[in-house]
Parts: sequence; structure tokens; C-alpha cells
Amino acid sequence: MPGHPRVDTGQLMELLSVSLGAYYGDFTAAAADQRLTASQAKTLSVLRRGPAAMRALAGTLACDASNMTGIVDRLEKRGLVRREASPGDRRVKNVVLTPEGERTIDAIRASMHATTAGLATLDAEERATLHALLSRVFAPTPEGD
Amino acid sequence: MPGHPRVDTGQLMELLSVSLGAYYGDFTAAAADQRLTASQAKTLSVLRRGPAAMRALAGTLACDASNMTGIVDRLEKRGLVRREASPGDRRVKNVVLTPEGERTIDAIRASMHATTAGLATLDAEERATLHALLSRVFAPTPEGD
DNA sequence: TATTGTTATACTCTATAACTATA
DNA sequence: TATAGTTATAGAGTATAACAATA
Repeated sequence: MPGHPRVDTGQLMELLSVSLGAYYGDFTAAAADQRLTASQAKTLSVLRRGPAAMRALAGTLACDASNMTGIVDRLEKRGLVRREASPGDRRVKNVVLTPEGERTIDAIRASMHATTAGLATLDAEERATLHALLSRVFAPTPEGD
Repeated sequence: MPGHPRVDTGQLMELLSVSLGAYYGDFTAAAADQRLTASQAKTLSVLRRGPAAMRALAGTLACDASNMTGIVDRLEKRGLVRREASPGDRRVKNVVLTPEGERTIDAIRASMHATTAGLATLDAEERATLHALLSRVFAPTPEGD
């Protein structure tokens, strides 16, 4: 029953910018609490789904492969990840989350209070609607996810 | 009529992360086309609404005031912004977008094809719904905007 | 005294190019 | 020859601390 206040694409772009900026700020602050940069935390986040080769990691993070060396170096020095030789291809190194790395990224996610509080205001139907709309707009994951 | 596929907060957080990556990647690529970094383009974007003091700019961009000096230095060297003395307070410098700076940020926004294409798939009601939901979650701008 | 903007410093991120060790 | 990861390099972003000018 709520009328449609006639939102144009420009307004939506602006709101997306603000909303995603808020999300990023929340994530960055939560990462800083663990003395990690946003890039380091994002790397842990990607590895939360499972090990990944350096090259694949760079692809997912949308940065040059040479950057990953330094980022993984610092995470490894902190004991949050470790490099493992790949059995099949001796050129490849798989990066694996250590138990402490797992705890750290989980802690970061759990302390994104602004975002979780905002999401908590949505009921089940609203969550499904938001999920469907964002999926449409950013048409991600041609793969299974 | 579409059932609610039971989206939990974690899935929504994950989708927000993916959406942020897509939006930010689109923005960064559009900025790079103009040979600008994301931070520089974001600065132009903020100034598009009107002049701002260095301090206020740093606050909006959520970075330390000392960073703004270098960012504005580079934008000024390119002729995209200029510093102006504040009439009321001689400590303050207002940063103003030049006409070329205006054209540049408008061009960047216009070339965010992935995002605009995604938004174009939404009809008026869906745009209004997405706007309302995002506003609820990220409850922004206690100020006028 | 407090604030604005700047400088100095150190660390991180980033891309490009060149290198190595594999394939 | 092609690819995975690294190194070297240079430019840019980032925060902390200290400073000059102004309030």
C-alpha cells in the first residue's frame, strides 16, 4: 500500500553509494579492531569458503597477482593463513586459513554492529525481497556461488 | 507470489559484500578511464554537491585530515578542483569543483555501465522498494543529506 | 587553549615489468 | 612457449605526531 515515491536511477545510485559506503566503513572498522586492513580482512573472508591459489585469490579480490604476495606475507606472519604446496602442480601455492584466521574473520563479521543492526530491522519477506533485488542489480555469480 | 526463499542475515551480508565489490569495481574502472584513483573520484563526487572545507571533506570521506592534503593537491594540479580562502575563518580553505572537475565526475558516473544496466532492470515499483529497504538498513543522513 | 590545514614519517595497497621455477 | 608466484620499483592511500597560523 505504500505509494511509490518515484525513485529515479540517479537517486538509487546515490543511495547505493551511501549504503555500500556505510557497509564498507563498518567492515573496515571491524577489521581495524583486529589490527587488519580491509584488504587483509577481505582476503580472510574469501578464504573462509576454502583454500585458494594465489592467482585465484588475486582474481577474486580484483587486484594484480603481485599484490597478493605482500598481503599473504603479512597474514602468514600473523599466523592467520599459511601457504601449502599444491600436489598436482608444483608451481601453485594454496593459501589456507588457520584456525586463528577463522576465528579472526568470524570475529570481524560478528562485530559489524551497524550493518547487522540495520539488517535486523527487516522481516523474512523483506530480507528475501532485498536479496532478490540486489541479486538482480549486481547479477553476480554465473557460477553456483 | 514468489515464495520467500528464507534468506538469513548471513546470506544478506554476503550479498552486500559481493554487491559492494561489483559497485566499487565499476566505479574504480570508470575513474581509471579518467586516470583518477577511487579516492580522487570519490572526492569529486562529494564536491559535486557543493564546496567543502578540507576538514569536512576528510570527515565525509572517513579518512584523516592529513590525507586530504595530498588528494586535493593532485586534483588541483590536474585543474579539477581549486582551494579558496574562506571569508569568515582565515584558517579554513574551501575546496571547489572547477567546470572541468564537474565534467569529469559526470563522465565517470555516466560510464558506470554495469551498475546502470543492473538498475535499468528494475521497474518503478522495484526501485522504490529497493530504495526504501536500503534506507531502512543503512539509516543514513540524520542531516538533510 | 582549541582548531585548521600542512608537513614529516612509516606502512600498506596498487600496477608494471622482469625474474624463477615449473608446465 | 606459457603459466604461477615472486621481486623490484614507483606512485598513491592511510594514520600518527608535530607544527604554524588563526580563532
